[in-house]
Amino acid sequence: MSLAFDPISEAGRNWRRRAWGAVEAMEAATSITRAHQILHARIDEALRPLDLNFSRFEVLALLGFTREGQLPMGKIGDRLQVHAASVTNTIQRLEGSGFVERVDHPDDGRTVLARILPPGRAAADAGAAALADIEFGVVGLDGPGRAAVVGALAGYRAANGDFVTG
Amino acid sequence: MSLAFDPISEAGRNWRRRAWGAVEAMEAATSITRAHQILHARIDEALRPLDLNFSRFEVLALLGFTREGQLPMGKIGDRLQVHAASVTNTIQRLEGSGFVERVDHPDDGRTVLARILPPGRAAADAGAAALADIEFGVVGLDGPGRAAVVGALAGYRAANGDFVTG
DNA sequence: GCAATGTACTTGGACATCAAACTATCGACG
DNA sequence: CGTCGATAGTTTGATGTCCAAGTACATTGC
Repeated sequence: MSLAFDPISEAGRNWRRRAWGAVEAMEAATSITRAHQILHARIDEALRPLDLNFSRFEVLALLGFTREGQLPMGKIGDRLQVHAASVTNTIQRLEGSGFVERVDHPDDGRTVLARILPPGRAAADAGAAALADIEFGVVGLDGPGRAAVVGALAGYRAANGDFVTG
Repeated sequence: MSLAFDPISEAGRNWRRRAWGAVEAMEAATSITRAHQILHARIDEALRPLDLNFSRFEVLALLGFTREGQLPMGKIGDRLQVHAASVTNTIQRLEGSGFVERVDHPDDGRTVLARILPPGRAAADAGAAALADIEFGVVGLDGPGRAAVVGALAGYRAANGDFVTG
């Protein structure tokens, strides 16, 4: 169901009326949140037939990009910024689908490596194609808009520890 | 943990290398996703001491903005773009905290109204103050960046049914 | 060489979301 | 009226995420 007005502009008016402060920040935060809701729904819908969701696809893509096709669980969490417990869960799911296997690290008994298997590579390719088909759910965001979002959010992410500029 | 490089730029290079297509779209989608992760964590952290999270705060704010301080469950879902089952869950939680009460609609036996109570209004005010304090988690996104994000995402949201322009 | 500290991962619990099935009520139509 | 389709919420089950605690192994330092 669509609304006949922009709920964020409406919220901005209400915040000003209540003198609640940080209105521009609220609008930016709410915009990101709602855009993410839309995006997440579209992306998961496109990946569902492949027995993937975005988290699992990201893991497969990440593993596929590495030289050895494998990474320690912890590194996966660092790269994707997800909790270690979530990595455990995600890898279990991927293992159940036959997309990855878990391998003990040869030199460090604490570490577990997740290694992508051929069906996992195929699933990653199929997922990438499915996502390219729907333009990653950002249909409706034009080229300059995409660049503006990427640029502005790169500064935001860097300022919030997503990565270190250098 | 921070990375010494921008994982999205890195992903873009890998996507090009693999000829996976829709690279700009991927970067925009991933930027939004990761920005949302950061945002969500900061906002919930700020609200936690108040026995609120962002969803529950949004409901209280929405109810507080209405003339009567009450709305049918379904309207809440429409306005906040959340599933009816989530509204049920959220209202139960708010009811348990003493922030809202559930009232049968006087004229429509199917409809349940959620009505904000005085402690709910106080919690909404406190939540707004807490969020203003942390600038809604968008510290690190400057004024022009905020405007760029809001503007670009307004077009995206409108194109994807979040609201109808007119 | 061994205790203390740190690192890597898993487990269990709390919470949120979504889809689908279910209940109850409303409204329209013959 | 009485039935039938639409609407409003709730419930249940599957997922996914995080946090906190626990286990196992490594490393440090005396």
